[in-house]
Amino acid sequence: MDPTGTPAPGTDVCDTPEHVGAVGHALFRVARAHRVAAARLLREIGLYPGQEIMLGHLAEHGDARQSRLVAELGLDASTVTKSLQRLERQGLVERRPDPGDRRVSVVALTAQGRDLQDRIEDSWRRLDALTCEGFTDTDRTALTALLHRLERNLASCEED
Amino acid sequence: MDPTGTPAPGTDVCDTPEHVGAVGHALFRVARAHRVAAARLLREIGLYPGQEIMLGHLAEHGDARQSRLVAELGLDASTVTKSLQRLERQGLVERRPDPGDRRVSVVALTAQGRDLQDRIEDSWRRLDALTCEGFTDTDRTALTALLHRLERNLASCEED
DNA sequence: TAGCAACAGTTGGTCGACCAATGATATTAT
DNA sequence: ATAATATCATTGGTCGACCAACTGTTGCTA
Repeated sequence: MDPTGTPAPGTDVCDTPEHVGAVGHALFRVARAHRVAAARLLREIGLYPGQEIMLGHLAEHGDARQSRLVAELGLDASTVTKSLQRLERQGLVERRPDPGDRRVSVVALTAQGRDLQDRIEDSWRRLDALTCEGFTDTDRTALTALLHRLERNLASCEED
Repeated sequence: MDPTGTPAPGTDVCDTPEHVGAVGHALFRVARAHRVAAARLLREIGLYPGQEIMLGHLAEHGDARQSRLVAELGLDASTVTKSLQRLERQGLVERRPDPGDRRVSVVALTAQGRDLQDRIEDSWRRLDALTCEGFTDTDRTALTALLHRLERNLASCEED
């Protein structure tokens, strides 16, 4: 109902009785659908959703110790460890001990991992195109801005 | 990565070269942060994120066979089965065989599950408030509309 | 009626994600 | 130097979510 617009400024979003947390619920559903769609695309290139983020980050920012990946991707350390173990098993990534600090291991893309990058970016492009079908540039800009604000709100409450 | 912001409304989102799938990536990050925040709130009432959706749905729509939950929540059947097993073990939900059709089992909230509903709704409200901090009603409306459009796009491509 | 397709749930496996606890190594304070 | 603390990564556990394969039922149809 009234999907595209004319939100009728008088209409209070919060009075839709169907859900108390309307935004949260919408976000939840969209995120799930998005993950499913991503999974289907990534499957074609033999990846699971989440792995492409790791590979993309490495391709873009170069080799990194795991703790950096943890910080920059905002993931739990154990998540990164296990994800990398799988990527390593698939031959897409390599972990070498840092000679300077024997605690750290440095992660690097293998040639095979690097080769995947084009297809990953293509998947991202297709997914975004599909997600934002019918969106004008203005819509996209608005959406991205709103999402960024949400992210900041959620991030700021994370440091309690 | 320009962590704090200055989203500078004029800035064209799509030309930031850092990410090919800007929308998808933003969505991914927001969704993850949102899930983390939800987890923290739900933890206070002894739930894991996702369970509250199930309980809320039952509270709102009444008893249901599992296949209905699958359809209406858009989840996989096995996800629902396992989630319900846990909720049942926690005494929040009850599953009784349908006398009319021996394949189906009907899911119902227990008294204990019903009692949780208020706190669940409170969590949702708090989470939404926290997520949308600083948002005007117009912002919320715009966001919800955009999310609904995304959902429709993603849903439509799901039936291939 | 016999047989087969469709439907309802379950189990087993994998992945992403988290938390908690642990073993190694570095850093720093004392 | 030694002890206390912090950091880096790993393991083990749980949950949500998926897919694939499987058991029972029900329904349809030949």
